[in-house]
Amino acid sequence: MPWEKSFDEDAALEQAMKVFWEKGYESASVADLLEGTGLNRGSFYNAYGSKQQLFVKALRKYDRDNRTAMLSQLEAMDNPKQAITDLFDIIVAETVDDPDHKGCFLINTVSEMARQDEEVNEIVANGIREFEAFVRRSIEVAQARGDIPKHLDPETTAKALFALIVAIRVLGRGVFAESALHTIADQGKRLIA
Amino acid sequence: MPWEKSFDEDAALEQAMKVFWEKGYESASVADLLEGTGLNRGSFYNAYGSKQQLFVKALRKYDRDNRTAMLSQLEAMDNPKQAITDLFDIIVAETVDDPDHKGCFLINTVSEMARQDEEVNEIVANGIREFEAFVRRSIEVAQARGDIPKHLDPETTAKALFALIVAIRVLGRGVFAESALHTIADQGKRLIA
DNA sequence: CACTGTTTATACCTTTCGGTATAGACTAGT
DNA sequence: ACTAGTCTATACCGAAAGGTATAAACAGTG
Repeated sequence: MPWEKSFDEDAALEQAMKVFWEKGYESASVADLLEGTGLNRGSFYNAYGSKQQLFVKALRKYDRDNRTAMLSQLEAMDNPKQAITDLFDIIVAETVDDPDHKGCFLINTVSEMARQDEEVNEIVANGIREFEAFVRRSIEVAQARGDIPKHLDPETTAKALFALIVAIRVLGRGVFAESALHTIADQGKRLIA
Repeated sequence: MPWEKSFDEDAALEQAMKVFWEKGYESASVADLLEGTGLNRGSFYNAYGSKQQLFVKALRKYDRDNRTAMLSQLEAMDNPKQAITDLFDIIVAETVDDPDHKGCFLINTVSEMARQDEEVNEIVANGIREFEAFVRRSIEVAQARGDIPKHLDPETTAKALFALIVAIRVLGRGVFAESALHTIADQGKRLIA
């Protein structure tokens, strides 16, 4: 074998992810992706096959690098109640700190195309399922430690908290001001106070 | 003047609205709109000017026929707490009864394009503002009548309830099952119990 | 009947879309 | 030096995008 791939495929994927994240699948043209990644047409199609396949890879990378990474970090805290309140703070901070107001790639994808493509649908549904499961698990452990009132049902409370997070990410895309997002987050924290 | 416009412009707009609502702005092609409205190309461009202008009209119609109509109906009930719980029931029912899972046109638009077009942005922002204001007003009146605990802050509580509604509409687009949506709605009702 | 303005149908325009093909420059291992 | 495989650049493809133009068929008013 003469020589290995020489461009940084993961860095290019990172850039492609940002393009899809910001513009969505339909609005992101191949030209946008070429510009974003810096690849030329030949290398692009050789490396990723098609726009659709690249989107799936980008979505998987987002799920891995953002959602999974964040949750496992919070899980490692060994203070589940604090983890949940921190989670709200992180979500709000990420939302307001992003000048492009990209929101959450997974949740954006729900609105745009989740129903149509089976593979995409599965990635999104799995991410959401695991996110909610993390919240529920945290509630249960915190209750066992006496940090969260025992009369709360972990399942339904987790769904409510997750719903608030979804709303923060959606409304943070330009409609709500920062203070409103903090208000919603505070209400979430109050639910488990 | 020889003869008036003979096709039903409002019925055509209704159909166009459904196309945009289901597919979003980008994915709805002019061909889709022609098929949906039954108009031919000439009449279409003569009546609406462009795809963009038609989208704005369709969004305005949605806001008028759905959001405004629903809220004024609830406002006429003269039982503000009941109006809020009914609101949750209506939202969930609309979400699960729609076989196409179109969600809410206004909220879908937030994710897809709200930031880009100023006119669209204003329609969406105004709709959301008035929606939230309705909830807040209902809470205040219900508190005055003794139906909702006085210790709740109307402003922040309204934001939390609205956030839950947003989440129901977003997650109802194919990710969450009906029971999960009911769970979120119940949590909303519990907040003002 | 003539005139005005709408309806239809259809042909056409430019631009952009996603994707393919080709040809030469380059970098390795043999 | 040879060769296999990847890089770049660019030309090209058919299809579909949004939008315009044109012509005949129509329905009313004068």
